[in-house]
Amino acid sequence: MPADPARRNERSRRAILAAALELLAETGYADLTVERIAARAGVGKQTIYRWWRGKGAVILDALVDAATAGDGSVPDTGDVAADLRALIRATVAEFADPRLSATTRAITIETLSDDALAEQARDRLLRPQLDAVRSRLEAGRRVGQVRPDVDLDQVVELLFGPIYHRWLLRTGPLTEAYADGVVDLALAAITPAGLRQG
Amino acid sequence: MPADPARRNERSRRAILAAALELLAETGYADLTVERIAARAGVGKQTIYRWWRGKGAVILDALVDAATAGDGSVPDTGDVAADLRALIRATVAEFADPRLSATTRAITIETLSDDALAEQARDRLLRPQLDAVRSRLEAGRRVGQVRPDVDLDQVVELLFGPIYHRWLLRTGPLTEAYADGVVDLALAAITPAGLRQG
Amino acid sequence: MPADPARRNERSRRAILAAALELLAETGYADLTVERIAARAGVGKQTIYRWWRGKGAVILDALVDAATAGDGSVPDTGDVAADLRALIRATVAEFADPRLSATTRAITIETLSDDALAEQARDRLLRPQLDAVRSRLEAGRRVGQVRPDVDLDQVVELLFGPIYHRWLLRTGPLTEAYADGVVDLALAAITPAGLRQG
Amino acid sequence: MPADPARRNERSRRAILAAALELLAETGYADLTVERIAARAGVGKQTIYRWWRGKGAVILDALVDAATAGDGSVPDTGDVAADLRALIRATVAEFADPRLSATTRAITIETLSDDALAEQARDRLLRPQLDAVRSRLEAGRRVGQVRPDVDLDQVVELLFGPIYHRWLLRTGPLTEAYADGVVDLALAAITPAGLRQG
DNA sequence: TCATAAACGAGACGGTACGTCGTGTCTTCGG
DNA sequence: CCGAAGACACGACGTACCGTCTCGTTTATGA
Repeated sequence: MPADPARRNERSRRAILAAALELLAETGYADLTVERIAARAGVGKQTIYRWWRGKGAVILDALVDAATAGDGSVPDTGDVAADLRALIRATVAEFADPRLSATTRAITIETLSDDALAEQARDRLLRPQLDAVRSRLEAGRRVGQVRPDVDLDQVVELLFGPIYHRWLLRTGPLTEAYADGVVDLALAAITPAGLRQG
Repeated sequence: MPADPARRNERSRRAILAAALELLAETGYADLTVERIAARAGVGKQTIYRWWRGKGAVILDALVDAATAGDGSVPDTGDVAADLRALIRATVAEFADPRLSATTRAITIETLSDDALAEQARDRLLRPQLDAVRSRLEAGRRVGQVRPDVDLDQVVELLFGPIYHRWLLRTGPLTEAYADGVVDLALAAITPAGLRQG
Repeated sequence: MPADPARRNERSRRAILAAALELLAETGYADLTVERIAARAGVGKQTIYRWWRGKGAVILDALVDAATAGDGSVPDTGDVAADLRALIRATVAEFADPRLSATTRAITIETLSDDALAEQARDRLLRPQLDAVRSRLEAGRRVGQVRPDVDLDQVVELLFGPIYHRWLLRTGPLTEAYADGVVDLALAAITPAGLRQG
Repeated sequence: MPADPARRNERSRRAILAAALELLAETGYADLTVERIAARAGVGKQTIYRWWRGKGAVILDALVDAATAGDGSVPDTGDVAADLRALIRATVAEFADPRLSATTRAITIETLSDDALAEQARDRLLRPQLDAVRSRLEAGRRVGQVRPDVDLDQVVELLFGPIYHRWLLRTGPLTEAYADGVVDLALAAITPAGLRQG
């Protein structure tokens, strides 16, 4: 029989998620074990397994919790180019920071070997972020700053794909200049002919 | 003392690499262990640890071996657009195939938690492939099919980044139509103004 | 604060004792856990821990309950030899029965690792049984069928000790013939010289 | 596949048996776990499970090892009464010593819940000891100190049964006087009529 | 006669040990 | 005298119970 969420101990839940994030930041994924999370959280292992399928699910929940904290929407100054530039710079900075990217690394490893978890990560963690960018692009399209014939989901991937690629495969540095280069290329692909400079 | 490569048993080396790939294709990464590779290859575990740092290194060698088999260069018909289309279609098809992508999944997981291995994978496995694409783009640039002001390495990432992104994060299907969409967007970004249709 | 026996639920008490005996008979000691007893009895674990120190105490109570049911005294036909023979045959039969001896096995294990429980078992369960035999021997001594110089407690142990020994250590079968052999030897030790046959 | 005894590490084997006995003497059965034995012996748990079915089997082997050290035969001075008296006094003293009886307690608990182990304990540990006593009785019978019509196995149980009984059930003190009482009663049962004093 | 406090069922909790699996190193033995 | 075979120390896995600790829900007085 499945556990009853109503009787769940909120203090333990928080302690577990916090412990997972702390351990990831401090010792990295390789040293992250369910046993250590439990010990750090002052919790029995069973309390973890009662509510999560394994450490992957714990990490995901911790990330979703953290992500849900902020607003989530992409600022709209009226200038798509500027907004994307700011967004991509921030994203690149996040991937470049070892502490912050440690959690991304961890959840990536976990999803690569667990399809169910991958679905969850996509729907609960990633989709909201990507949809926020898509919304900003839609707004840009409504004011004529984005070509009307492009698939906006593909544009989102055009922006984030290269960053993931570079981060994952270490093909180059994750700098601000790089971020701007990505945005420039993407803008070149989506800006309507009438607005182009080159 | 380090092992003497001169005395290395080529038969065992081949058997180990083959066993690793077979197990990956058959049972997936989660069930891939050094012990199973050794058993399948009819080899002692020590023979693996003598020549490789762990299963990650074995997988990498197996992939490099397989990749080195072909030519490696991207065909040049004179039409960059057509060549990229064919290339990206093939790439997407490869990622879509569970058997073929199982090895990519495996090496990705391994590199995510082993920086030394990541470097090796980048230099020995990935770079040659990316450079081949870059070379094709350079050729295209020489004949005026590619804008002279773009960073070709970034263009390569513009092509492959979205594919990795979608494969990694399961944000959508990896179909031929999708491949074409990626190419279209990239072309929009790199085609000189004079050649544009839109 | 200790629980108030006046408010104790008799229905639960019975259900717990019954569940313990049933589980012992059905699945044996190794599978007997407080959790299973509670589940079988339809009772919360705390209700067991409120009234008993653990499963050992529950088993003891169950046995005492069962033992207290009958009269407890050893029949006296006037012939010590015959009465002992009947008694020991019954005792051996009980030890030979897997269902009945399962409870003895359980309480033996528990008392071996819990001194307090051992005292209780001795005083509440065993002593009455042994005293009943001792009383029968005393009666026999009064009519000259038992040597006046023997320690009757030792005689009781002389009768039951071998049975426990054989049961505990599986050194031989627990048959009626064996029971008679035990009695014969004991009688040889305690019968006054004047009554001896050999 | 079962492990190959030829490749067994004798040093580890000894360390495990020694650790088990030490822990039993120091902290008692309740605190004896496979994990602690392994830790104390400086050994991996798997090395225990590779060669034994569990802690019960380890204890048994340790006891057999210890028992096999000595000669095992019962001294023969020509006087059965005196030899039995010395033997039973020593036996009672052993059961009375908490350190020595701790191992007996442990193996008793284990055999009570494991039939296969019980057989082993009977054949490898107990039978040799009981047979030694039986041999001494046989010698006594040949010289007319023991009635020819008694079953010697039952006589052995007549000697040891009461001791086990009293030790197991704590029905009285395990003193030298008690030991003598047991022997006196047994002798009364087995001494030929012609030699009796009473 | 009904409030009220205890016992109750249920089961989540922090722990401990289980028995298994894989790692990377060390040892043995047969070809 | 190499190398397959696999034993070894180690440590994490996921599970089972332990005994304690809330939770509502009966239940059974005693105010």
